[in-house]
Amino acid sequence: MISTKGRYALRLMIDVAIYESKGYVSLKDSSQREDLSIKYLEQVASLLTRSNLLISYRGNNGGYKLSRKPSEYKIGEILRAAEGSLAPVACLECSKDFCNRRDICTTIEFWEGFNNVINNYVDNITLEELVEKAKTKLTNDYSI
Amino acid sequence: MISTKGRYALRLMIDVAIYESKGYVSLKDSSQREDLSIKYLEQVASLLTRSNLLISYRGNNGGYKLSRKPSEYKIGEILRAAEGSLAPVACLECSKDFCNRRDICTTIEFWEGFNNVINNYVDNITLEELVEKAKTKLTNDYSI
DNA sequence: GAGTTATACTAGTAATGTAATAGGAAAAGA
DNA sequence: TCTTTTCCTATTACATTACTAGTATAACTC
Repeated sequence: MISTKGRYALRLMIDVAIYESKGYVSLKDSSQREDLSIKYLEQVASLLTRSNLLISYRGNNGGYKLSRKPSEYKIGEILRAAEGSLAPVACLECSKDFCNRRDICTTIEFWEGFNNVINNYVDNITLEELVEKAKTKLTNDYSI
Repeated sequence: MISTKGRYALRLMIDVAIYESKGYVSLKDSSQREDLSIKYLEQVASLLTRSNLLISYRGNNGGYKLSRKPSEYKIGEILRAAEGSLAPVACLECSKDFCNRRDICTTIEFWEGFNNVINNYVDNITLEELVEKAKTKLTNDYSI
């Protein structure tokens, strides 16, 4: 299950993509628009900055902007940066083969297939697609 | 992420499917074969029994057997019985539309698509398929 | 009917993770 | 210098996870 970190990260990335044309997007503005705690969003933004998905700028008129074009982000990258791993079961996480039943495990292929389906979905949708959909919603709701 | 409950439930169902021809499969036997705590497995088995995926029988020579043929179980049924829900985000769980941002949410379609992909995968594999694969492994490893 | 074997049910618990809140340091512009 | 912002670390309340433990109940065996 995806936690608030992954969900907020995605919403933040979309928000930054929409508003960065006017300069760096501050968390003060972004958190108000998205109705999220600014202090918690700071921690999420920090994860995205460390993974080089966002570029930060301190001080007055500072904030965040995207490091690439929206079309160059897979949603999977964003979620993995925020969540750490999207593996559906612990035994598939990068932290090596710690399960000594792997050779005789009757379900490992099933979980590997599950993992593939998940990563395939999130890596075949780009941030651009979600941004376009979000812009449409903004237009419909607020006549911007 | 799928917890031990879902993973153990799946392993238990496969184990029961393989050994039920000799009569009810006890958790004592099953937990030894699968190297799981019997007391914990009791709780998992209880979830499966309450969802009518297993039939239990008490007393001497008691245990569990399947309520249907292996080909008639979707893996999704088993996992949902053990886990409660496979929804990737809280806002998609059956517990109604408690999110008041749903109308303006920029990501809900993405999560709905995610949910569909997940359920589609687990509901298009049957227990029979995993049992057949498991039997092959048993043959290879132990020459039964 | 006593003993054994099994499930059924409830409670408790240590460890971990989640979703924040809080406070201050550091950078940058006004 | 003051304000605005990110950056970093600590703390906390709460829920969940993965068990363990104990007892009740059912069913069979002797």
